[in-house]
Amino acid sequence: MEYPFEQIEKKWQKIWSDKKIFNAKNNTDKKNYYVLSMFPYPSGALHMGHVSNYSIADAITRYKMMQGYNVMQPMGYDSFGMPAENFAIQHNSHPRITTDQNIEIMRKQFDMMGFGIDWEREVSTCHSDYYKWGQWFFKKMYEKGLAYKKRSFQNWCDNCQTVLANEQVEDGKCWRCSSVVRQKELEQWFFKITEYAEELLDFSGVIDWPERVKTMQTNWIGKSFGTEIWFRMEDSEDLIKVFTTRPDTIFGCTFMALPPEHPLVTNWLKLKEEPENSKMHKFCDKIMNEDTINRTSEDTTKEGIFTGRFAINPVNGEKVQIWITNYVLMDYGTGAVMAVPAHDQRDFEFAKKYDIPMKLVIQNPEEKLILEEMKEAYTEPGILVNSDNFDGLESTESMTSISEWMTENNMGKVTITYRLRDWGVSRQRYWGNPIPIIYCEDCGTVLVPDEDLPIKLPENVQLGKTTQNPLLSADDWVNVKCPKCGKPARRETDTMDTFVDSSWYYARYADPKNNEMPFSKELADNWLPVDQYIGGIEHAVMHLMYARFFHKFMRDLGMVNSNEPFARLLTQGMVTKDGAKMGKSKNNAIDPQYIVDRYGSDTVRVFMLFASPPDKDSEWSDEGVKGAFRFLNRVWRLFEENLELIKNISVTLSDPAMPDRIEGSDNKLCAEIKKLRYSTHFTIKKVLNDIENRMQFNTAIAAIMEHLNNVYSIKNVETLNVAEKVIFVESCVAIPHLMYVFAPHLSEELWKIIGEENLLHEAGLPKFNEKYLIQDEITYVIQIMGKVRGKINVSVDATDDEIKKLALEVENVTKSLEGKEIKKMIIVPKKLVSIVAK
RNA sequence: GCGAAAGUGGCGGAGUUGGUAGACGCGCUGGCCUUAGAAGCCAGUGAGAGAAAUCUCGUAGGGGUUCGAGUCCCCUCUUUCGCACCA
Repeated sequence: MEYPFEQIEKKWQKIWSDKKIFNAKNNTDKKNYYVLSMFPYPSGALHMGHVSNYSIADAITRYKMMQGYNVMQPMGYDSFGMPAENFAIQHNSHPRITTDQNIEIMRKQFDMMGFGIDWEREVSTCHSDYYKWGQWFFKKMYEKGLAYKKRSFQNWCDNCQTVLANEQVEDGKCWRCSSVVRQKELEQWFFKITEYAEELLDFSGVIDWPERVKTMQTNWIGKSFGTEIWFRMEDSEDLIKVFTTRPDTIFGCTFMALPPEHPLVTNWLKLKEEPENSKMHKFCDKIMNEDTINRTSEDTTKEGIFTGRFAINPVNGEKVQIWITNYVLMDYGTGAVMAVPAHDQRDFEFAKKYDIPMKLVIQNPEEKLILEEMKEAYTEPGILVNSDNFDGLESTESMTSISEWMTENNMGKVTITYRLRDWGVSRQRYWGNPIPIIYCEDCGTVLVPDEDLPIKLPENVQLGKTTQNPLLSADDWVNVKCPKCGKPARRETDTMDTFVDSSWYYARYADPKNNEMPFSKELADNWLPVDQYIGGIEHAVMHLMYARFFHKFMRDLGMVNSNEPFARLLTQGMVTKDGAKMGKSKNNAIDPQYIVDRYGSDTVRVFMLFASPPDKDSEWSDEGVKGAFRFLNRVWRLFEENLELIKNISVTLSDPAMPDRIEGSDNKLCAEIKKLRYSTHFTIKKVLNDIENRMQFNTAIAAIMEHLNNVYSIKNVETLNVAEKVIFVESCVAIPHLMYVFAPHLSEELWKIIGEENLLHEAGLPKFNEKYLIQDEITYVIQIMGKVRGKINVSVDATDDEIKKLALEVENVTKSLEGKEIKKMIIVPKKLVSIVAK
């Protein structure tokens, strides 16, 4: 017989919902705890990745409720974005309709899982009561000088007249029409995240973030100390600024490398002597259309073209050739590189290929370098040569003095550079948040006034007619009066990156229905920072960094007090099947709905949490799900078989006089019951520790399984004396009490049928008694030269000498030591005896 | 290519500070129960040798530190994630 999971789960879901136990209160005596899962993109149905994510979050939610916190676990939908737009086009519908339908389905599935979500705080980013505040934030960014427009290069398909994401470019061709993709320079809106680069490197405001996420973000920001050096053009006053981390090699610079995107290059290409079909034009076009990952790859052949122009090295007045190359990026540093072929491998390869002069300026102190014989660049530290007054200095030490000297003589300055680039937020798409800007011929760029917010997306657009941004053809919407002068003007048609929506949603949950502001400061500070944030590792850098940036921005606006949005972070692993990520593209997805219908939500939760630690990938297994179901059935049967006994005794368990009576009767307890009592208290201790300190649900569940096996090993329950029966019942009751966080429906039901009045989250965490964890004997392992040769049981208070004596008496030990001399004996307390013998 | 992780039986995984490798679960094998099946229950299960006691080998591969290494150090390989317009 299977336990009636369907009936039980529906019943308790209704009770929880009716009693509103998951509706977080804004004002209580209890301490607040905010559990947040990354909100889902409403793709139509929950997948296993969601189930895994929310099972973890729900376990934490219920654990914290048992601990007595006022817990908030909200939910919402990240509902703007390209997939919804494409889906609507394919199905000849509108993204608003399909998105709302999808949300409806997902909401039902959340309920079927029984997650403890506070539905009164639900948000959806595509609803105007939410995106209004995204527009409001854009205006604030603009007012603070943090939103600005600049030209930047984007993947462009001429045929579709649209920008393409990197993932929409397949082998350099458009995914839709297969025409060749080129790089086009477009005016785009940016947020100045670089302004916060330094602060984003500081993680002192977070409590418990995985080291690897911090490292990835730190590397992404990529701070480096170096020197900016100013080269003058030979025949004009134009300056070329270069950034280098190796000012010690400046005297060895023999050429300069520019990317084709460099403004100087752009200017030169516009000159009359460079017709459209010139070599330089062709070269630049070719390089710009390669994708940047390939361009910077070390394997890529270095290519370049000599511009025929020269710059002057400020330190020695030497002429250096100016080249356009494929291996320098406009986005990093100053977008120009001083090339020192003798001491940089990329420059070395390039100089060899194009026969550019080299100059040795750092000599290897170990083995003298001869320029003509070098097979690769010498990049190690050494002694400066050919460097005027700096000759003879150690190269690493010379960096400071060279930089200082250059600063004094107006040749450059010491500077810090970040790899981090400003955040491009412009998207040429319909299904996103409109940027609140109006362009007027007379007044220029004008912000939309607050009273005109939200700018609602026009409904009557033609999706899929053209591949361009559909907003361009929404004439009624685009043509507006200038808010300043009233003359005809045009709206900005770009919408915002959806990462903007997801950068502050966690704060909106604190005050989701506010019509006056994004949220009130009081309520935000009441809940923020999020105590526990849970989501996929794929967001380690972008989403998590944008949200940190936004939070700091909101703090600087005086909207929140905290410095960080997420105090603790758990990055959960993927759900895989046959070693590959589960998903539509691999055609290996398992539908959670089907599994819940067959086995119930508790089974799915227990399986997902048991399959692996939350931060590791977990492999789906149909048989494993059955195993989880079997386990829950075993728990159910234990209570079914012993119901009368448990009911009768569990009532007296809460009688304060009971523990004393039991304790007094220790000598009447048989050995296996004493063991069972140890198991109960040990399991409680282990489960609490695994959840609280290690977030390791798989071992917590394993411990409960082991304990259940121990309970089942008591065969003669009827013949036990009263004291023994009490201990037996205690061992049973501990099971639903501990399992509430993993299998809440089943646990709640068992708790009820044994006669408990309150709900489990009100019962508090189970308690263990250290007294029952004391063991009178300890097993010591005996090792000889690191190999196990025997075991001894020793009383806890045995002295080292007694242990040594006993160890040497073990038969197998004596045998192994024959003909050997004992050099040393090491005793590790409560663990082992190690004998060194030769 | 750059950045970040991971690699333990047939499988998922355990092993918290260097101290009995393989907890727990799945699968498999044998048995009980049953008209039969399902379910359930009991026992066994890293490889090799041995009647057994026990011994040898074993944590991706190679080297090192240590009385003792899955755990620490160096090198190599493989897989996964991210790389700025997927979210």
